[in-house]
Amino acid sequence: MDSQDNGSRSPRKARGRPRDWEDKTAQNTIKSLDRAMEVFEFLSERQGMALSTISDEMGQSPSTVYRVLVTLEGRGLVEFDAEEQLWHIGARAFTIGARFLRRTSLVDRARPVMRRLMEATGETANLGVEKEGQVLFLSQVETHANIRAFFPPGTLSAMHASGIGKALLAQMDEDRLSRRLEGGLQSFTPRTITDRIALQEDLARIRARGYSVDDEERNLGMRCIAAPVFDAAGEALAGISVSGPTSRVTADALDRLSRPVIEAARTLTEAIGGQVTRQP
Amino acid sequence: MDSQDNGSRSPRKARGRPRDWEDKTAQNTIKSLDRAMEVFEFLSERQGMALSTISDEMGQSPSTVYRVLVTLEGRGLVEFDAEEQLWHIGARAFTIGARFLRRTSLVDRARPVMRRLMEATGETANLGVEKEGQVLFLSQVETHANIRAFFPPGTLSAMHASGIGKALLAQMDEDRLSRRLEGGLQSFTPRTITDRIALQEDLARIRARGYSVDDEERNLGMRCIAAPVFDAAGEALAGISVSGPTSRVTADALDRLSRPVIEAARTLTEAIGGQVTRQP
DNA sequence: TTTGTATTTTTCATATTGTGAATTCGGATT
DNA sequence: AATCCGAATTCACAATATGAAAAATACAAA
Repeated sequence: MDSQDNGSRSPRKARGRPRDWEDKTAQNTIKSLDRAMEVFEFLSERQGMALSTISDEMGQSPSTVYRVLVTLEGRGLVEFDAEEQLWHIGARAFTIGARFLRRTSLVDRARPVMRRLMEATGETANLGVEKEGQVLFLSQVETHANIRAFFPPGTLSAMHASGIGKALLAQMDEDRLSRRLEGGLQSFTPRTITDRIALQEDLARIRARGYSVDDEERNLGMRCIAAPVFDAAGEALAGISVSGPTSRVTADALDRLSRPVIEAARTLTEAIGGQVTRQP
Repeated sequence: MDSQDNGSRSPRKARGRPRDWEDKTAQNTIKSLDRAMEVFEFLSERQGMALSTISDEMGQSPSTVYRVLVTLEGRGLVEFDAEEQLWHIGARAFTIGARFLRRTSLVDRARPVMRRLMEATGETANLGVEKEGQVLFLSQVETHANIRAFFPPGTLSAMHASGIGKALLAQMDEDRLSRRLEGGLQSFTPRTITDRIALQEDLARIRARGYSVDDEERNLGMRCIAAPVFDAAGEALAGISVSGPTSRVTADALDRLSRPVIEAARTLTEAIGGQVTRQP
């Protein structure tokens, strides 16, 4: 009877000291637990390790590492392959970790990242995914500037003439790419890339430098810089971008603007539990 | 010289004391770590809990729970929603847990097969294995349809009430089957098979036609068609399935849908170097 | 077979460090 | 303003995590 009020009293806003101070006195962490989690993380990075390998490379005593592993094994977070005498991440770790997704909506996670991106660059930040061969804009954070690129959420746009679209195309293998492009490349402005070869050269450049540029290819007077966001399987599932008038998004500004975009994409990738596996 | 020999010396069979005694002296676990992991698991079960809720329901002191959470937060295993002052499972827990899948290349190999299966049938494709007497869903490729069966990866489900589960059960010999079923057959819907004899008849039918059908046995309104995937030793180690609403997955559609499922299972079996040896 | 070597478990003495009661703190409620 | 509530912190104490070393085991070599 000390429990059934789970949420019924609806503590929408919590009382108590707010923990926004970030880290100030991060001295109230549990050291042994932290070290144990270090082992856990380390094991996840290179699975199938022997006890001695782990303890050697982590500089910890075998005894300690052993006890950590046995303890985690007891909860299924770690598994021991009795045949090969090697340690692995356990199935329960997968089950527990997967519950993270129940709460994670890409759009929610992206909002703070996009706000920071907008503040860092001063330009409107956008988030988009692929939807039936087109780019669907999901969300945006508008710049404070008076002249601004406006791209209402819900808009659909051709992939080959969009920063986010090209960032996503650049991550596709030859097979999927071909299917996306078999409808031909519609022209929107004089600068739209309509030639398949030219597009593939651009995609190669995008892969090499890590970001794409829409240089008035969809709307005259508007440039856009985008980078891909990856899911857990290492597939590009979204793109994040900044867009603005050519007057501010100049060739000189590319370097200054692209860095925060790439950084934002990386941050968002981490925030949704994604990782970059392939580098095509 | 303490690192680069990772596996090169090929200790196929390890030395040292073999740990097959199972648990005998399970007293060399770390108590505080075990308690901390208990908090971690508990949080994953009901996300979005306040500190006091956790400590109350677990019967632990708030201080301890707090420190555990802060420590795990430091590694991203747990997240704190500053707005609502609630604790959640973190992105890194997901990332680490997802690495469980890397242990075999099964998931990687399965992805293209599943994508093709989804496109051929129009329904969500799933991959699952047996884990401790239950079906663990590893991966899925979602359909584009608006009404879709949603079965998040990481979910555990009873074998006798799952398409993949029954496909795996159908490949077991009498001995293993008995052990799996000695816990009884829990009922989930009016259509769940709860009678041992009826189940064995269904398993015989599954073996005969090569695929299993979950006909609203776990969730009303949802049907599922599955087939087994075999490893090199000819043992069924996974199942591949499509699942969808009863409105689309009708009795008439069974033939049209089962063919691609069987084909996908065969393709995946080949892709992982497996083969079908026994036909029990 | 016997001996040697590598690796994993266990033991044990030690002090590091995790623990909960009590306190402080800051917002929410009145 | 005053009061209440739950989150964050402190502190004194002993529970318990720790690593060195020894034991146990399997494989390799002699």
